Amino acid sequence: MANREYHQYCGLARAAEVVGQRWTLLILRDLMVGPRRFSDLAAGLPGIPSSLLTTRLKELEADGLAVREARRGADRSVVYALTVRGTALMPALDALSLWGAGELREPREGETVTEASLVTALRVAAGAGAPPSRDAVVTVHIGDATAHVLLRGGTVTAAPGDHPAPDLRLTDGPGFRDLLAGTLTPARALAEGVVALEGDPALLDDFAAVFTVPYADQAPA
Amino acid sequence: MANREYHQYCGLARAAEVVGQRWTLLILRDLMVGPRRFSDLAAGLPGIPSSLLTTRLKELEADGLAVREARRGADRSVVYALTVRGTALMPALDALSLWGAGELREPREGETVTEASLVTALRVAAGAGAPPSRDAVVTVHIGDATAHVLLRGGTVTAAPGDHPAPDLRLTDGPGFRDLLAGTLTPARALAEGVVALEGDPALLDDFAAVFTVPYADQAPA
DNA sequence: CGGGATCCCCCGAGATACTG
DNA sequence: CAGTATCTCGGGGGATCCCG
Repeated sequence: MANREYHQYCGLARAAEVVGQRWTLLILRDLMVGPRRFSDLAAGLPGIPSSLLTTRLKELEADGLAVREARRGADRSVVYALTVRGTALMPALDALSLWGAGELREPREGETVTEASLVTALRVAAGAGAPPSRDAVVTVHIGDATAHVLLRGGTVTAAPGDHPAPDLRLTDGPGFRDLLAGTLTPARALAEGVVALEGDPALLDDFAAVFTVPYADQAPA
Repeated sequence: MANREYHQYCGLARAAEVVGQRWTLLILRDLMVGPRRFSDLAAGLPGIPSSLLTTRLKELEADGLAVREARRGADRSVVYALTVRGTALMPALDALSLWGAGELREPREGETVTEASLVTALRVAAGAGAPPSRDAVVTVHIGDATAHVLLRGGTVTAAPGDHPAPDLRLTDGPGFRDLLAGTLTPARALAEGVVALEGDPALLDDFAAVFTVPYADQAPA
């Protein structure tokens, strides 16, 4: 990997030179949620050496995908934000996320869910499911991560963090993934304690209809 | 890179563990065109160590994305082919290709165009442009690479290699990329010798309308 | 000749410590 | 908070060799 280049005049090769670098795809995922500070990124990427995060951010800046902004005023902090060009990668990241979501079975030993990954998962799952039939605010808590989704006027918006007045509050348990895959009906999920729920139980059916990511069945060829 | 894992329960992280490995994205690109032999892949990936190609193919097989098939009969050869799961990555690869195509300016020193990259570029460019308004067969020659596209019934099919009876035969020159970006009109491209053409010149307008990939203008933020 | 395996060298990545 | 510095280790580049 003397240089990261492939010496091919090819769009995919150009993209590979960016997203093929270790950690870069996850850094982009986190920045897609919104501008982030260095320490925010480091916290959302457990295991990344700080020196490598520095290197990657400089590369993204050099490639025109992100900008470093030193904020003046009340909070004197440094934030990294995506450029238009960086944001243009979102459809590709979503397509990769959707494919990868099909690979998810039981979590591996020691795996965590971060806030950015939860927001991304909800956004992608909403794109794959049916449009919402009614308005609602739903918060989702998985592990330490919290996000909320706004179902409004047939569109879905996923955002990080909590919401002050959700119509439904979901907390995960083992098998939450089965709910999104449709393997587990909302009624059974409730009965078996797969999800802890606060709010209108009928909303859980709507949630399951809007957010869906089936398992990939690995039939060969 | 002790292990390629990210220890995150996240679809994008799963995808990154596959496409984040060096050369894997380009190997997948080549296999998307169709089953390929080891030597075909090596020829289409200039610079890849054969040992690494072996490793990557084994990983793709272990991950269920590709299968190794020892052909019996007339041609006793080994071919690698994508599984259903591997083929399911095509939308993601196309989205990445489309983004990366916007990055392409003048070729860098020593860059080549391979057959698989040309077929991919044409397929992706067709998806971004207008549907064809009439039937035709067009062959495109860029460097050593040759591909042809079938415009039939409003759909476009890109395939590797030549075609015995094309309605139009295009050979590249510097600035061919400008034609796809719309920077250069077909008429001017012809007049300035950007493309060498055999066949009906009117077809060049249709070609330019169907296959289009604009440059990314790098306006910040 | 196709389809790899083996070897050495070096750089990128992980880990930890430290600083403006 | 936002990085830099240093060390170590393993993966990738490159060449060569092997086997049916």
